[in-house]
Amino acid sequence: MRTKGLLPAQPNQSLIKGILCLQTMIFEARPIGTRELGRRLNLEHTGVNRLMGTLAAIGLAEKTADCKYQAGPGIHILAAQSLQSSRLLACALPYIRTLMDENLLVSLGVLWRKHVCYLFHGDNRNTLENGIGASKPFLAFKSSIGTAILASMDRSMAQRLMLQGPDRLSKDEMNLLNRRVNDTIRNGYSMVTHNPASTTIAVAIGKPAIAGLAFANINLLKIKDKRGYIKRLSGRLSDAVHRIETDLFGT
Amino acid sequence: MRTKGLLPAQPNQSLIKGILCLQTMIFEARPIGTRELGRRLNLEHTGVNRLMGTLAAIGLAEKTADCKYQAGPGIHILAAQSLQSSRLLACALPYIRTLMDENLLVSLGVLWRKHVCYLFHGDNRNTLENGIGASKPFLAFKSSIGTAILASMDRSMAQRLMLQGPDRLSKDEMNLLNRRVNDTIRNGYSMVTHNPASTTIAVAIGKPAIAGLAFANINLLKIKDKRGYIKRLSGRLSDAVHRIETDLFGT
DNA sequence: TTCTCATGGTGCTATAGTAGCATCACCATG
DNA sequence: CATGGTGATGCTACTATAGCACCATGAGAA
Repeated sequence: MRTKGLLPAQPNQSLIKGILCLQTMIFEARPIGTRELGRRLNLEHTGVNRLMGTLAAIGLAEKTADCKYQAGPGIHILAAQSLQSSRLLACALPYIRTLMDENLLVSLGVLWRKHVCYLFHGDNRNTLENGIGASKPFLAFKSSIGTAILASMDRSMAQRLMLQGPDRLSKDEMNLLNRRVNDTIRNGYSMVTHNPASTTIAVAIGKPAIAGLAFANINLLKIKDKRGYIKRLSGRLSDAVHRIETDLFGT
Repeated sequence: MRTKGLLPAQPNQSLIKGILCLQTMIFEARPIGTRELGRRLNLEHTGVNRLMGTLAAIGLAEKTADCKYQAGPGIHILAAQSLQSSRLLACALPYIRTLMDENLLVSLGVLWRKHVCYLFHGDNRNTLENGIGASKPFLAFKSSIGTAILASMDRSMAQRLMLQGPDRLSKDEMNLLNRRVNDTIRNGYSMVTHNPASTTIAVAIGKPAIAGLAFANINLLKIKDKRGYIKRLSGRLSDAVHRIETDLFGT
């Protein structure tokens, strides 16, 4: 299986920039103007205007009354096609259903640039379908899923990813992430404690990782044997991850 | 809300072609070579080779051992982002769950070129999550969802769509579709009888339609009051569609 | 075994498409 | 009213791209 990175002869810059504009617009989840998008991505605004206009012409974007761009009707087609091609959500959902018997939030997410985007985020207080597409992107370096995925990447590549661009991580942030990545590699799962009552653990799916599966909102304050509890939960995650991998990759 | 079609000054042809290549590769659901893709889309193969190489470089495609291209790891990101942006599946699933009490197959699909691509296809013999991404594309002119969506389109645009390219509809096929479209406009739902034991009805979602919701595999042989039954089912579909539209568009 | 044909991929270079500057119309704010 | 920001376009220099020619490889047929 081939990882991304190697450029062909004559890579097509318009396509690279166009897809970046599309994904950034989707990520923002609000109408966004071409100059803002251009500043955001460090692209010249005229070019962005043409790319967004082109995306609008093919239906993936649409213009709002105030001439900003948001996702257009073609996004539903893209969702249908990519969802079926990916198969990740379809494979993972049955295991997510069983994991929800822990009475914890379960999350399935992927890493896009410096954020985790969620395919699923829900618990058994709601029906399974309410968890689909239910969570907004979250900073990867603060996320257990993000940390798990980054920990599975080549170290220098992960470093480069988090340190490039205007939204690069600060020194402190990078040090925090590095510690968590080291722990993740040692433990086989990542752990982020947002506050004493809210801890998240995650396991990466795939090698190289394509996604992460997490238990979220774990309240350790109520748990006597914290280590044993975390060990059990991470074991369940790893088990589910192995099954998902088998379903996806047939290994 | 803006529909697609109007080209900006300087539309970007590389982006248009690149996304077409991406979507066609995904649609094929198998590794595909650049020359085949070029013939398929009537594009020069060198350009396709560069576009596919570029898509591979950004992770949306990957090369197989025999140098063909299939979806790459970036597809999961695209799925997560487009699923959340689209919101269609998330909005529709609760209503799909209730519709499944008819003990019929329920389908949610979108129109891509001349095919319907499915977000959902399942019944209550399986869990809801087994229906996600569960069905392959199907020829739109033979599909009730396709017919419903086409019936909601401007007539000349639908005509042009189905009559262009090497896979254009035959005269007979076009006549059949036109009859069904006329019936759909009159009835408010589309109906396709695949065989006496298998009828599908569908209602378009949105105006202009972004998708269609269907009951499939209806066995009319067992039904005394066929007209009443279809009227009731289509009423349930329309009801669900209105609710989905309200959730999606706030109308 | 050899030959033929189809494949994916690249170099080269002409050129068409694109990038970016300048400009415009419009809107919001002070 | 002036100012500044916006999205969009025209123009044109220029460069990224398109397409031809070629290569290496593999599969199938004779």
